[in-house]
Amino acid sequence: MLELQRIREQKDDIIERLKIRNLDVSEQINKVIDLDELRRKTQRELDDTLAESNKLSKEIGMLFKQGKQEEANQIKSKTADLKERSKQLKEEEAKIQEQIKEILYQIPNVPHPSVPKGNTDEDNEVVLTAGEIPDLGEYNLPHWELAKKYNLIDFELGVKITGAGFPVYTGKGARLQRALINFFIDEAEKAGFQEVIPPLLVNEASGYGTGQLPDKEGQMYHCTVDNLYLIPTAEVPITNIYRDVIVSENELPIKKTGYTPCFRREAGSYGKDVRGLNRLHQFDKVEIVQIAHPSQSYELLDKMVEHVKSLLDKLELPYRVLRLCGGDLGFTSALTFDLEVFSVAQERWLEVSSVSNFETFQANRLKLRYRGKGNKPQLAHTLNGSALALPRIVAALLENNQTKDGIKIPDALVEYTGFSIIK
RNA sequence: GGAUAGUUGGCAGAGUGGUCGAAUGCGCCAGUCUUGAAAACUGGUUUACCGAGAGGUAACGGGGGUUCGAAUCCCUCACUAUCCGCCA
Repeated sequence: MLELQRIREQKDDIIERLKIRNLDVSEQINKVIDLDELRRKTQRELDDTLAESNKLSKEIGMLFKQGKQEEANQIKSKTADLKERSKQLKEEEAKIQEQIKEILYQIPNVPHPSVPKGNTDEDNEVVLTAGEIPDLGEYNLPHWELAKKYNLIDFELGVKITGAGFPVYTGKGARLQRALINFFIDEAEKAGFQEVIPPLLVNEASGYGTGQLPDKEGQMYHCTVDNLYLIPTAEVPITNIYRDVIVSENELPIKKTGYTPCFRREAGSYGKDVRGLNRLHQFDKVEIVQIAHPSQSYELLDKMVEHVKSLLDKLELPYRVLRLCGGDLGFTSALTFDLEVFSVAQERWLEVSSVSNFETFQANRLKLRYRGKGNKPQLAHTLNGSALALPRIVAALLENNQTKDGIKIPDALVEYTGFSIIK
């Protein structure tokens, strides 16, 4: 959610920059500014009314104490009007406040100046391409066939137990999952992120805090009996640790990492996008989260991208880094880098990580602030990134490393898997 | 699931109708003392909104009500703790 004060001060700039998202918000912005003015006017009137009423109440109290019943009763009659008036004003103000919030919920974050123009993922800017794309020759099976051939993942069994998009990992397939999780967590810790194991279900307030609610309600699994949501990413519980918190400036940046399964309903997906491991309802992911001082958040964003790149380097996977264009940028993000690995057998790029700076957009809803010495609390910046999401990494590892002898495990991973080849 | 007790400032914890944004302690910040530190002492220390400022308003889990006046009384919802039941 954008800050009202910023809208008031930088109205034109905001409207201009949101055009990068192919959005014209001038109408909404103007409406908000008008409503805000009305709200302030209403509040002033309300405050004055209440001040008057408070004053009279005090007088009545004094008079009663002095036994001057009659005088007290006289003043009492005066308060009725004030009471009625303040009730009205209160209702009015609440109504206006509600309208303002409704509009603010609909306005996405202001893109960073470096965000390129564009409508779809085809307009994303390729920042960097790295690694070698292997020539597999005749050994060129997609991962879902490899998974079957080597008994690593059983998709049908998952369908039986739960439904499509809930695979069962078996034997070395399961071991590979665990190896990757440990590898990613260890690497994150080396990079200074503290590990946390958060709850996998969150309440409504947390959903609102990071912006999954109200707009993405349909994407989360909802346990209606207890009104809890299965997390779509560890970002939700980990960032919400800092909901309604004022941290001291010298604690920044705060760096957390966590492994969790992620649950997504993925309503509306179909076709080749959901084949095999490409899109699941439940998948594993290691997430990195930072709470940062505004002055250093972009520097830290770059470092997070570097961290994810280092993981892909160590896994010896060919990848590229994209700077998302305005049309592809997430609602809450100011700047996002996607990292994609190349799947040789599928001949396509697979998104494995998304690293974003939300600036104050999340912090505003979360009421996450920092305080410098002697200063008023200021909104912090939040950042997060996948480091990494497992399924597509597994897909690429299986496909790109297949040989006539089996699937080779990259060196960096062998100490975690305990085997160097899957036969 | 049943019963009971709770929810107050960064934390602990007092306050049961007016002078309470709220005692006290701890913590934190500044100062005095000290070669330095600790201790001791002194002072300061919630947040949001409105206002150029003086100042004003709101908030004692959320919402509603009674009252001239509510942290305090009533209703309602949420959450937490403890005990019982069930159970990894």
